[in-house]
Amino acid sequence: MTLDAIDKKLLTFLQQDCKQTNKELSSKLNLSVTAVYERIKKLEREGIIKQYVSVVNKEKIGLKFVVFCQIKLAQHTKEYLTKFESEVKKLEEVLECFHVSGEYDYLLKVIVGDMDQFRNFMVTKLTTIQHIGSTQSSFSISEVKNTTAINIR
Amino acid sequence: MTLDAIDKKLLTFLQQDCKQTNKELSSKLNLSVTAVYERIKKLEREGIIKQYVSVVNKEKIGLKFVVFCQIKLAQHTKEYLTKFESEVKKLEEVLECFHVSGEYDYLLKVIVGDMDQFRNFMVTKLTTIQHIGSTQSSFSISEVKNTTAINIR
DNA sequence: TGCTTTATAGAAAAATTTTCAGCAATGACT
DNA sequence: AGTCATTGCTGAAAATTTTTCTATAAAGCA
Repeated sequence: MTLDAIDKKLLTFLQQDCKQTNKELSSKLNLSVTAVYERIKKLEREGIIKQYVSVVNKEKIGLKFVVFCQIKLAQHTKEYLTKFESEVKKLEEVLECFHVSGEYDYLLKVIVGDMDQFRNFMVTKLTTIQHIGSTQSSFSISEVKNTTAINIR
Repeated sequence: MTLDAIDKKLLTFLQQDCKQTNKELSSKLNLSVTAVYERIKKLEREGIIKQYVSVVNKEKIGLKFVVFCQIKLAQHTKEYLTKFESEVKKLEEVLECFHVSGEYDYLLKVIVGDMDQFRNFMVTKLTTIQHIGSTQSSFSISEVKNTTAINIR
């Protein structure tokens, strides 16, 4: 499927606020309500729109501490990688985990309430996973930019 | 505001799918439709729910390349930091930018279509920002976990 | 040309959100 | 203890939105 200019605008709007009514969208896009409706349904069917989510303000629920953990495995066997990945997926503190190139194997984004909780996370959860070689953590000092909205090019 | 068990469940559901109807939510939570409605409105008023967004499948729109860039500034004056941050915010390829502790000053999550576009991003956009000391990039080999949903504890 | 598909519009139907009135429980204050 | 205000809930009604349906025009194609 190829996106035309209207689809791109529509996706941009929906990435900002997916609760806008089709009427609002229709006037922004100079289309009828039904046309907007059909376009959105198509984007959903094609899997271009993956899901609709509420974004929660993490600070407001006491999660003020963002940490990036870089992790090196002891060995790079398929078994070790798979095991590590399945364990990390289960950790609620880990919002993102990427297998990456470079000196370290994995980059994790971890969210906790404070340093104490982070220590607890490291000691009782992360480093109890087998075959971890070494870790290196960077603490977020400030969030400069953090968006879910992709610029459709 | 303190969240009770129902609020926490509600937030969990809404972070998975914010387009569920209040009727669906009311039956999952054993509440009336109006009670669900009022709770959601309160969470919005309090700013606990920040926004409602559509999540776009980046692969489907040709953005298959995720890169993490670590950046060191030449000097750490307030002026340099502020300038860098305001420039980086403007770059559409940058979805996340955190000022972090450790060897590097900033960690960026960059999304592009391919290596060529990444080279172009580095050469014509990122490294043209003044006062950058050095950069170090890690490419994503695979996405193990990547969620917007926070576990409400 | 004639046929099929695709995108659109407007109206009607179905479903959902939002408002409203009423009720019970809670806590503050006299 | 009694009164009052607040909070959260329910069910019904009103308002709005989504979804379906019918029809039409434009585009692609044999």
